Amino acid sequence: MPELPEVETVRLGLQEFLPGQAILSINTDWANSLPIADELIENYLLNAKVESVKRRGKLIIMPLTSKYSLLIHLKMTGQLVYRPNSGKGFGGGHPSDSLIDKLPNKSTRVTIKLSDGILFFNDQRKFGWVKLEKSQGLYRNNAFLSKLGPEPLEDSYTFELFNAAIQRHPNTSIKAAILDQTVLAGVGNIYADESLFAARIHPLTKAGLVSTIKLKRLYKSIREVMSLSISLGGSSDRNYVDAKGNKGSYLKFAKVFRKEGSPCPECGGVIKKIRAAGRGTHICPRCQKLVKPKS
DNA sequence: CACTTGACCTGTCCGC
DNA sequence: TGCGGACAGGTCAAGT
Repeated sequence: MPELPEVETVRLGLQEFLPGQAILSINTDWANSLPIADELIENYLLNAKVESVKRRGKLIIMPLTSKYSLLIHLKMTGQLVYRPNSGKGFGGGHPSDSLIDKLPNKSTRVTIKLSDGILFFNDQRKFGWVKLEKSQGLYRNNAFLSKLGPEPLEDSYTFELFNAAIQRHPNTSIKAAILDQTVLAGVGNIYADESLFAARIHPLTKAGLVSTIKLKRLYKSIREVMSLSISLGGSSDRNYVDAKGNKGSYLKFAKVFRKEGSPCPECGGVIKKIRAAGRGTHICPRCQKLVKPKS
């Protein structure tokens, strides 16, 4: 499930290779993965060049020379893998059993031919998509982008911003609050569980009942956990790979996610799996006590 | 209006 | 071994 660190890792990989390349063709075998009218593809996608590869929350954004931007959301099982034409990029090669030598595969939904290589959008569960929108006013006009909360890893992201957004949702669980992309951008299930554990907060605690001290810890742990994951190439749970087809290693360092039944690394208690915000949720019941409202 | 649940999909795993 | 059902969880739409 690509979250901010996984999408950022993909972005960093693509940024190395795509800028300056022209889009020669685009094809799909699953129309929902590529909801772009033929006319727009013809006029604003084909022969346009990629200017850069950006990210906002979990969304990849590629401004093109046509004044339109490609938007790509990986959702749950999306992969965005680049294979250079022979002799270009990756110099030094990659393992011979690499994913990129076996593309397209049965999960390939969209194939984009570029001047120097091919970009494959694979998506087992077909939740993700590739869209094309006008670059002008994109962040204001796009329904998702216009509501998206701040980028948590930017220097300008302060505790005051985090706290004010959390306090707007006092009656929802703290886990639902940090998963809410309008509160802050980029947190998904893995980093929600890991950062709540690091801050010693029970995920079902109502957001309005989390003390300021614990909220400060949470603000810090969200940033630390996601920064660490980016440095490790993200989390490869089932599907995730980066732009070169490589897996990330963050989950080796995860303390509670998918660790039910194992001892808590802090107190030795048994990690449990519960349900919170409609998702599988991993906690140490000893380290993360539920705060109940005063009756 | 605030919040929760279901739909979108496919592959894997578990129990019978 | 086969089969049905639960489960995985990002986002939007529908429901409470």
